Amino acid sequence: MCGRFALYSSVNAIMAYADRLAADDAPSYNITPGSSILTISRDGDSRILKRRIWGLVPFWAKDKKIGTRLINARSESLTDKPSFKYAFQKRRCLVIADGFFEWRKRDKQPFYIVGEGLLFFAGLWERWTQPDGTPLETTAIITTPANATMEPLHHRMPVILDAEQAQLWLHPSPSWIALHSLLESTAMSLSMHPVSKEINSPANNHPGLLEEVNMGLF
DNA sequence: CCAGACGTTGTT
DNA sequence: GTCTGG
DNA sequence: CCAGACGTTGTT
DNA sequence: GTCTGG
Repeated sequence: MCGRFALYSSVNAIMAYADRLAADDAPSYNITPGSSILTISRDGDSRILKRRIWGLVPFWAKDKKIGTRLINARSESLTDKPSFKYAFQKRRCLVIADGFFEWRKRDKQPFYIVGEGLLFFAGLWERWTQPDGTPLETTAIITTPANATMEPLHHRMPVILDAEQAQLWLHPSPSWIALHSLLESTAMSLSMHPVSKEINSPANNHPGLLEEVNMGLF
């Protein structure tokens, strides 16, 4: 699964990947569900970079509370689920991260996981009209079975796309077979190290959260 | 037909 | 145990 | 994802 | 909006 990540690259660096910006660039080392995350989606012929809330609220929802539970979407069932099927067809996006956190199942030890540069998670977005009429844009991150690197920690992980896959993911009329093949697994090369349990509390947020720690006995 | 749910994680 | 908040 | 609350009456 | 359950 993916329930926490980090983004601290400058907006200048991120702009190398997008055509325009509609966001502030406050760094965060502990991004939690419910907060604002940086996404790229297609807008006509161009791509836009914008902040959206993490936790998908489908356009048909009567209450935005449903979003607190829709932070991830299983790749295997995207096309069947009323909460995700419309967004999968028309509102795919990338979620930008410098790395993400995973808690090892057996002992709750947190790890920080990185690639060789920015990470692009496959995501979905929605626009929901709030009671006062203002739009709320929200996001879910797609998960897939863990690859060999991640399996020791957990049996699920986010779908992470390389540049070529990301273009396909954002294409307005993609080959659906090709899209589905992107979601089956994550081939991206990743490395990881244990971090302090200080990451557990959403109140903590500083660069030290990413630093490797010794794990006591091992 | 209408009412009510619409999800993932993990755990048992 | 389950929900909400971060 | 984890942490922290989980309630009413009434008072300031 | 659409599907499932009653």
